Amino acid sequence: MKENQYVCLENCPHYNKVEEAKVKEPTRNQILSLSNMFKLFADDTRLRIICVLIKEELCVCDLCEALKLNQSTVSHQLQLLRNSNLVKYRREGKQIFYSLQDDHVERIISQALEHILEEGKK
Amino acid sequence: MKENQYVCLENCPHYNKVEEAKVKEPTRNQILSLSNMFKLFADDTRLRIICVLIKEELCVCDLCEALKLNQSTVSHQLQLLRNSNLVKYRREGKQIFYSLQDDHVERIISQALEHILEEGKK
DNA sequence: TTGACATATGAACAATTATGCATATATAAT
DNA sequence: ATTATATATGCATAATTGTTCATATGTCAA
Repeated sequence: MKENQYVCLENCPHYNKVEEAKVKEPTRNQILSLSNMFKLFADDTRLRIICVLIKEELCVCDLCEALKLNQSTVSHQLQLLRNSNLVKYRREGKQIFYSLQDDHVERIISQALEHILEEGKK
Repeated sequence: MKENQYVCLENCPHYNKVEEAKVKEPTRNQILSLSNMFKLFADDTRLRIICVLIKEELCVCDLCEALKLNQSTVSHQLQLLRNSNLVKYRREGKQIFYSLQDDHVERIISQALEHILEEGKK
C-alpha cells in the first residue's frame, strides 16, 4: 500500500467498528482452508462431479459417461477432491468407486442453491 | 473425448446408476450460477472481506484498514461482490458503506467452517 | 507373462484472474 | 470554482489453473 495514499483521514476508519471486525475475522489458516474448499466448488466440472456423487456412488467411467467428460479430466479433478478429503473411494477389481466424504458438502450446495433461487425471483 | 478411448466396456457404465445420477445433476444454468457464486468465496481477499462484513457494516477505508489492503484491491473485489448481489451498499457523504445482502452467505461459510473443523480433528 | 482394461499422472498450452499503478469520478468544504 | 477526500475503474502483468495428449500404473484373465 502506498504511503501517501489518503484514505479516510477524518471520521474514518471507525476504529471501534474496525476493531470489532478484526475480531470476527477467521484466522489465517481458517481462511486458507475455507478458500481452498471453495476453490473446489468453484469449477463447473468439479461441481457437476460433486452433484452427481451426492446421491450415487459412481466409478470413474460412470462419471465420464454421465457427464460426457474425458477420462483424464475426470481423474485429475477427482485427485483434487481426494486430496482435500471431499470424496472417498474404494477399489473393486479394476474399477474405483467414488462417493462424498460427508454431508456438509450437500448442505453447503443446497444453501447456495437457495440463495441462487431467491436471487432468481427478484 | 477420443473415440478409441476404452472406458469400462463390460460391467460399466452402470446404466441405471448413471441415469439416476444424470437426473440429480442441476441444470446447466444452476451449475453456472453455483460455480460463479463459489468463485467469489474462493479467493482469500474476498473471503476476508465477506467475513468481516458478516457482523459489521463497513466503509471501503474501514475494510482497507481492518484487512491491511490496498484501496484499489478492495474496490475491485467489492465490485465483483456487488455485481453478484452478495453485498449491498449505501452512500453517506463521501463514504460508501458495504454490508451483506442476506444471511445465506453466513450460513454457507459456517457450514464450510464446520467441515474444516471436523477435518482438523481427524 | 502377456494382453486388455480401468484409472492415474506428468507435461504443455490456453484461459482466467488478482493485484497495483495511474487516473477518473463523486461528494463536500472553503 | 477550486481543492481535498473517498471510492471506482482501465490497463498491464504475474500467477494460477483446467484441459488434453501421451504414458504410466494397477488389476484381472487367459
